[in-house]
Formats: sequence, C-alpha cells, structure tokens
Amino acid sequence: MSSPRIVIHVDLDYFFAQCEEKRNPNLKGKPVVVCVYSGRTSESGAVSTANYNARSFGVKSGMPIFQAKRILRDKDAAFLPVDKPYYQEISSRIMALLRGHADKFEQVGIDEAFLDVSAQSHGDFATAKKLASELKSRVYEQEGITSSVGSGPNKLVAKIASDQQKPNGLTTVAPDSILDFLAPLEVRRIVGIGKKTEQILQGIGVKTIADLRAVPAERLRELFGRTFGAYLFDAARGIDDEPVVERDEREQISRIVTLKRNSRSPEEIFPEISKLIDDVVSKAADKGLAFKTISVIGIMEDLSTHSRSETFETPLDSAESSRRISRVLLENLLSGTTLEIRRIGVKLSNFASTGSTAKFQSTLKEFLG
DNA sequence: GTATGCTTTCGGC
DNA sequence: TTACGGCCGAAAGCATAC
Repeated sequence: MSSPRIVIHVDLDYFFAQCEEKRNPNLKGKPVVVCVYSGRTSESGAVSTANYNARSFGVKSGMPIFQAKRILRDKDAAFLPVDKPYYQEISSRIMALLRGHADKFEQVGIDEAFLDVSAQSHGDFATAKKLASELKSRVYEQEGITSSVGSGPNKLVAKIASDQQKPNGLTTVAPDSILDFLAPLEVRRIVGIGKKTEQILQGIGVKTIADLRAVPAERLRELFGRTFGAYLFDAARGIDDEPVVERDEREQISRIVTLKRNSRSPEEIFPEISKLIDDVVSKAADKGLAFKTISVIGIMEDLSTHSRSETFETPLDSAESSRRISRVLLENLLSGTTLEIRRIGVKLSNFASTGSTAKFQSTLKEFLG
C-alpha cells in the first residue's frame, strides 16, 4: 500500500511587475505596468503584466499601452519596458531554491513550478502543509518575491488550489476535502477544458465541477471520446495521475517582431524572417538541439493570426535550409489571405538532440520502451 | 469509432 | 484619423491509420 502523493504548485505573483517593484521599492503602492513597446510609434505596444494596484483599475495583460495610460492618467502610475534578463535571473535563483526542496521538480514557464513532496512528507498532509508555507517564506526571505501556493494530491488539484487565492495565497486541500473544494468551481478551472469544451458542457447544463461529476462516464465518452471523456470523469473527482517530471528543454523556440509598416510583399517581409530564423536557429544550436518543425506566423492588420508550418522526418539544424523553407511558408501563408501582415514571427519545435546526447537519449528511450 | 500525430489558433502572462 | 507584444504551452481542428 503506497501512501498518497502530495504535490505543491508555486505561482510567482504578477511576476514581471513584482520584479520591477523589487528593483525599485518606491514603486510599491503605485500602479505598475510592464510594457512591450513595438517600436512602430513611440507609444505603440501592449501590456505584458500589471501589478494588482493597476489591475484594480481594470488594466490587464494584452491591453494596448495607450488604453492603460488613459485608465491610469492622474494615478501616478509607472510604465516600464520589459527586462526579461533581469526577471530570468530572479526566476533562476527561485527555481533553484524550490528544486532543492522537492523530491521531483517541474518548472513551467518562467514563474511556475510543481514540486512532488510525497516522500519527504511521508504522505502526511499536515507536514506538506507546513512545507508549502515554509517554501513561501523562504522565497520571500531570499528574494522578496511573494507567491501563491497550492497543495493537493496531484498536479490537477495543486494547480487549481494555487489559483484559488492570490496574490500571496496559500491553499492546501486536505485529502478528505478534495471533492468539496472542487465542487463549486467552474469547469474552466480544469486544465484541458478550453472555450470549446466549456461550450459543449454548458450545452448539457454543466457549469461547475459538481455538475460535471453528475454526468455519467458513458455520456462523457459519447461527447468527448474515450480518452478525453475518461480524463474529464476523473478530473471532476480530483483524480489525476500526471507525474511531476523535470522538463529539460523548452518545447519550442520562437521570435516575433512588429513590421515598420504593414505589408504583403515577400521582398519586404522576408529579410525580417531571415533575421528571426538566424536568431532562433542559433538559440537552438546553443542548446544542442535540432528541430523537425518550422513555422511562420503572421499577425494580420486586423490582429487575426495566420500560420503555416512544415514537419520533416529528419531533424534540421541549418539556418540556410531553414531560411529557404520559411520563404515558402511565408508565400503559403500570404496565399491564404488578402490581409496585410502587421507582425511576423518564426517558430522551431519538435526538437531532437544533436550529438552524443541524442544517441544516449534514443538508446535510453528504446531501453525504456 | 478511436488513437495518433501534425497543423492552426487561442489564451495567459 | 480608432489605437494593440512577444513568447510560451494549451486547445482545437484535421488527416490518416487501424
């Protein structure tokens, strides 16, 4: 009989904006808006992250900068450009700290992580609860960064728990309260349920996780197929077997820029793509990665997204062939619409390691079946 | 029909 | 004059194979 799993999810609060508050404590108490400026005009760009003060006035991620400025005029707000390298340094130190307290560790993005602490907690919930609280304190003492932390029997519940109370929240779901905790929450809180799935569920009168729990397994199978149907059936009951696993590499490397002016001329656009390709290919090379998929992404004048991609049997690593392929992808993309392109991007994905690591990993994979 | 893998779009920060 | 990033992983859509 194995003791139950205990998983902790840590989410660093309004991370980019909080890093700016750390750098300049005078900002605390003011609205802080971290922006990505596109360079097209002096104020053109969008909000990346805002602190809770700014959010209280309605400022949100993705909002145009001018709109945030209008909302916050006369509010003594700070508008700052993103400084990713600075945030990355802070993140790396925090992740190293967290990793040191986990039996198994999984970082997700720059500001989130899962910790499997089953063994060190001896499966004891009260011990895990204390640990979760200590982790929050340690991160705050070492880096001055607050976080929202959740713990539960698996990744599904831990993630929903950390989201329950923020910023600076701590939500621990005891084994005997899992079902009651989940019951009143909207189904959208479950990882894997997006807009479309939410709509389908709404169509059969399901809004909350309690509602979902009342749907027979067979009905979920009819609506969503065997695999996804079974996943939803389990999720409604707080059951999830996804392991906490170290993610060694990013799954994709991409870059996107805003064009100086909208265009659909390949001669005008391709030089930009070419620069982006050189950049992502060298990033991949630095990590010893070859890639099987290349994508070209266009954000059109109406802000709709169009993309084209191609996957190859044999992994690529050359910038020259990537440029050649991306040129064709750009032409394909343009032929699918009459709109002009505003922003252009490229993406590498479907990675395979190069060199000795590749051999080792493929052998390991075969060995493990 | 369902699983799988690839392509395209969505959405969070 | 009607304004709007860059990056990531998740979700949805689709083709193919069994």
